[in-house]
Amino acid sequence: MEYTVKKLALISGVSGRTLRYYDQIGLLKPARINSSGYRIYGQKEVDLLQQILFYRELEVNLEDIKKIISDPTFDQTEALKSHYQLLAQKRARLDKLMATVKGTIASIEGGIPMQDKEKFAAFKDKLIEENEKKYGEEIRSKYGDETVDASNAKLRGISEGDFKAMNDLGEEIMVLLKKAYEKGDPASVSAQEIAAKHKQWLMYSWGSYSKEAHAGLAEMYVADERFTAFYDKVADGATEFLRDAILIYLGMEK
Amino acid sequence: MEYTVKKLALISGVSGRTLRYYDQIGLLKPARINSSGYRIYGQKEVDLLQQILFYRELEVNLEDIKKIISDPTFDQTEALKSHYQLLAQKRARLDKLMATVKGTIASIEGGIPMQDKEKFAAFKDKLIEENEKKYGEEIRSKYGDETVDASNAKLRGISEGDFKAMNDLGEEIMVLLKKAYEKGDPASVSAQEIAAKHKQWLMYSWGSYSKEAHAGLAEMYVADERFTAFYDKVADGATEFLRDAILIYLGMEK
DNA sequence: TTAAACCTTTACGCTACGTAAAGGTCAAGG
DNA sequence: CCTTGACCTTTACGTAGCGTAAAGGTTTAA
Repeated sequence: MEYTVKKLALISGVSGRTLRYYDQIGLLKPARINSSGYRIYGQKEVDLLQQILFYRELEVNLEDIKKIISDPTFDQTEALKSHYQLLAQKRARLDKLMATVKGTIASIEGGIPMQDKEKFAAFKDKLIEENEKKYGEEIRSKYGDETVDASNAKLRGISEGDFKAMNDLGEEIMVLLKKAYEKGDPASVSAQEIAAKHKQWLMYSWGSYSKEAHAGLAEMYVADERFTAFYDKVADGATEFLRDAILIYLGMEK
Repeated sequence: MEYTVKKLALISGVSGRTLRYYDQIGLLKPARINSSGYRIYGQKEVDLLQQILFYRELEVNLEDIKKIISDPTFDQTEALKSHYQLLAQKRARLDKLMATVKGTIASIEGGIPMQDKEKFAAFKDKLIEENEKKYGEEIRSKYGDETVDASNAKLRGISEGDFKAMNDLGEEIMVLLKKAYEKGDPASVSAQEIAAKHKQWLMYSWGSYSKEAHAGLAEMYVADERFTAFYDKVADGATEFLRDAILIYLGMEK
């Protein structure tokens, strides 16, 4: 059986445009072109298309599908496994999104307008959740459960005004850090101001404060690439600069 | 506090391009433009951006976010609820994809090359699963469990050769249906040929065949929009045409 | 004063097609 | 034989949400 574009489209369920596109990008070439320039597909192409659609269903992008079906030495298992990981991540993310949406709906239906308490609470939950997700495990193992739980508990109990103030302070620190970093001296007045503000900022979420803990956190900032990535958004090396400023501020320079 | 593009980008984590884009589409306009044409944002804009990013996290598209935040009378709850449905669907789909991927990996690691048995089995499972999902519930309630289970069992036990033959036959029916439909007469030879082939096709998956069941199925094709959508791919009205042809074939025209 | 680091607008690129537009081909009916 | 209509072709613009130059003006600190 031979198929023109329309016929193949009919039995496969994809559009004619899709078939021409797949031809164009070299994903599925017709068996031959007839004298009038028509694309003619054979049984082999029908089978190939089925394979392609199988992977497409799995949300593999066309470029990868091309590799998978064209290169038989390509490690399909590995590709599928990493693809599975991707799907799992997507699902985990969806789960969280759904929870947040549900919470938001509930808060609205509770008669409390977005803007206010519940939205704020949703944000807090999200914040805690993200903190927990990003840093929880490692911090727990390195610094003990109490620290983390205490931080979360404090965060949960925080007032809306404080929350906003804390956020603003966090923003301010980022901006100031940029300016101070450009001067290059962690002992400078501006850098020491940042360290002070950073302590203030920490106080919002920390149950108890100690110089040692502050210094330890500063060291962790540098050691943990996720913190580094965050503060280095300001500039490369800003994380180390912040650590140095804090250590000097605490009188704990090495 | 006032922010230029770069500063707002820094504290919010989005790119400068994103902010300019949001300005461009009217999602987030700066508080003012200074004498040099620079965008200047204030605290209000920072708050708005936070809201925007909140919804963006939920995978709401920017157009909808615009509606949500710009029109306070807009029914946010409804929007969020339908959005929740969307997310739920996505997740259900992901679950199935993951199962299929896992199965495919297992089949490959079992040493059986794709192309062959296991891929074929995966396809069959998928087919059964899809049938079950699409029509299972309704068919079960309307026509009883045995019919469905028998169909699935038969499908599971089908041989590879038969499976291919069945698929080919299904394709052929679609193509023939198109041609016959264009002639417009369900009593025509070509239409009756289709009815015969349709019976043949059914026999592949049905445990037992009866005219009544065949006629009932034909009626269901028309009654159920999912079947209608499938056969109407050929042409509008093709489903009814198919039913009429089958009824005539069975000698059961009303 | 000069370089670096910002800022601006314009515009093309990305995915996987949908959707015309402009024109050639083919089978069926009159 | 001719027409009609359904098919076929290529070209090309549009979609969402930006990334990424390019080309040029502004501000800031040394």
